[in-house]
Amino acid sequence: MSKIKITLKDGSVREYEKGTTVLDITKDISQGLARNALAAKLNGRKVDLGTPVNEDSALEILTFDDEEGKTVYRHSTAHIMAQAVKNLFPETRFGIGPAIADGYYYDFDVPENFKPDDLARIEAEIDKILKQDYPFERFEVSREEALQMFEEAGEKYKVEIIRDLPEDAVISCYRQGDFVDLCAGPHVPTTGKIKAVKLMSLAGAYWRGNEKNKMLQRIYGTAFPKKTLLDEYIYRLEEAKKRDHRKLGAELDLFSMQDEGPGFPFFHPKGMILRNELENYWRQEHKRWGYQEIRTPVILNRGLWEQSGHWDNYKENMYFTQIDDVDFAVKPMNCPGSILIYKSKLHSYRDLPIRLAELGLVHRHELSGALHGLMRVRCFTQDDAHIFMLPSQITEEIVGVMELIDKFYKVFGFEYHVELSTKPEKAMGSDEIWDMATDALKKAIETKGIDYKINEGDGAFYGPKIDFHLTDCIGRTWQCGTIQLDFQMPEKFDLTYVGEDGQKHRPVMIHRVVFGSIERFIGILIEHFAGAFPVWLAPVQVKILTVTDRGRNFSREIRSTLDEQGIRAEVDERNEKIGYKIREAQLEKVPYMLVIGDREVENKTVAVRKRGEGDKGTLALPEFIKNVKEEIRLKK
RNA sequence: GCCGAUGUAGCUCAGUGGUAGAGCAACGCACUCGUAAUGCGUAGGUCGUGAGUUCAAAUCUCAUCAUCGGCUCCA
Repeated sequence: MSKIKITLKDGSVREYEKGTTVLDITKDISQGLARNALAAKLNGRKVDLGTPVNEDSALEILTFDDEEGKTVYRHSTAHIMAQAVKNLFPETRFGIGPAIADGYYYDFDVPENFKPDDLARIEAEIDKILKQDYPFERFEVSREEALQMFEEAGEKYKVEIIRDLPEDAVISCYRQGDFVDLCAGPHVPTTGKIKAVKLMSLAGAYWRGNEKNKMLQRIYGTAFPKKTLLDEYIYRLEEAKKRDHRKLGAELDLFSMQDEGPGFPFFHPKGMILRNELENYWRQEHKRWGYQEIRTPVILNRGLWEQSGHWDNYKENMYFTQIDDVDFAVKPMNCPGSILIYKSKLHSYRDLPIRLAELGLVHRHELSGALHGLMRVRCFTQDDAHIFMLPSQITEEIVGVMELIDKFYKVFGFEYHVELSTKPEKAMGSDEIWDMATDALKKAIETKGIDYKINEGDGAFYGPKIDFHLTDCIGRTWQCGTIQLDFQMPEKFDLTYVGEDGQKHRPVMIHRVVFGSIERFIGILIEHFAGAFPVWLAPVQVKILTVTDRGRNFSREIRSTLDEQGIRAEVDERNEKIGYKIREAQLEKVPYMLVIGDREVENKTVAVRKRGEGDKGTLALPEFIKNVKEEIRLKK
């Protein structure tokens, strides 16, 4: 018998007889590993555990700790769910069933839509299949065999997938029990490997994600190798739900949505404080970075939007009105307004770059089903700016914007990554100009030495863009900042500057936002901080709590002193026990509480209690004020 | 816009054909209290809206609006 050499992930080399399977090898290496092994990579290719090893190989065992192992595990569970659905609803036709971030889904074409109760039935059927411990068996078929097999079964979606496979594709199927599915694999060895399964939700989803296609029924689920891991996951979901900005927004009285204005948020007094703090900081920083603030009208005539190209590209998402029989549109973007200001006078090359910043309220008619709290609205404020510059200033300006964005995100403790989006199908301008603009963005990112991902075809219709995706404290990412380079608008609006040579030249434009949408950014901040904002943003920074009504006058004095010092404070002088007032202030997530009893009144001091840290001892008022002011200063 | 679900008091929810309920919050009274809920009492809803079925509708049917979970979209 000839031996073959296997290089393991840790670099060690072992010898096995030809034909030994991956599963045997994992058993040989370690019993623990064999139990946890879900999939393997052989010479870099993912394979089933049953795959025999027939050549000198590099073998990597994947467990549930690997993303790839998880994918195999969840994808196998998707097959099992499909089998369960087939058992219960034999008329079902099958779409696709991939693993996703925290689980998997499978799309089904069923004669009658699932009802929520069906999920429990399907779960019970899945449990039966797990107990049967069917092996996952792989077999390869020719294209003709595959087509014949799935056509006979009436699996029109599978047939469509097979037809779309490349000519030379190896077509494989997996069978567990009497259920067969088209699949590239790999899978776990047997259905019994899957331990803790939960079906999460039911939704409609278009076949192949195209709204022109039939809407299938999608079931989302997840699976873990242990019940405790599943429980932890469900706990994490519940924790995330607790920070939902819609729930906290109502509880903290920051904003509301009303039936009378779907997608148009109402900001309450406390929400406005938060918002104004953000805007004040924004103004302060933009002034420092050489921006000039402007404001342009919300309604502008149709001709302007035809000229900008928005009419052609986005009129179905715009709001319109008529004034004196003339068509007007509510602005979906701020750039045309900014451009009109640029055009209002002649510019010398010496004036450039000109950075015009605008907190611009825009309206976009989003589909009703897409609305989501502050995250997806129909009117929002972009912290927009347009930079008009010489072609030679492009890289420097983009780098400047990147530095500004970096500074902003760090203030809130956000990590971020950047992505570069290139020319979309629906684009204006020549390939040559697009290449030039895309190269300019690449050059700027590379100047900053940042890693980036490229999204082909994801750019704006007028130019390529850099997007900034920030990561919040529970690991979710949000696209916020964007820098878009634009050679088209200057052309369409005939923008010019007078050069050194006395001739008119074409400037280049940058569109950029830092927060993106103020409303959405507030939503992200609410979830990021779980409503417990840093002192500088907290709507109420200090709550003064009286122990008895003998503390009332001193508390009011403290409040007015804090007010004079620019610190936002409220007095709770109700006839309630101190414990009750503390509990309420804590639930309101106020950063500081000052407890005022007889001792404090007598000594003219304050007993400080800090959110999350408890009792911080007794201080003289001026000292407390100094500390709070320092904390506010440092956070910015 | 599409698929599914939901809509009852300020909030969280119970109420499956016979004149609407609880807890918390609010308000009143008592208690003047030292670091996460003092006690007692009072008030509060044309059950999202509009039609229909029925002797009778929160409850059944239809339409409509809004919200929630997805899909699609996000200049």
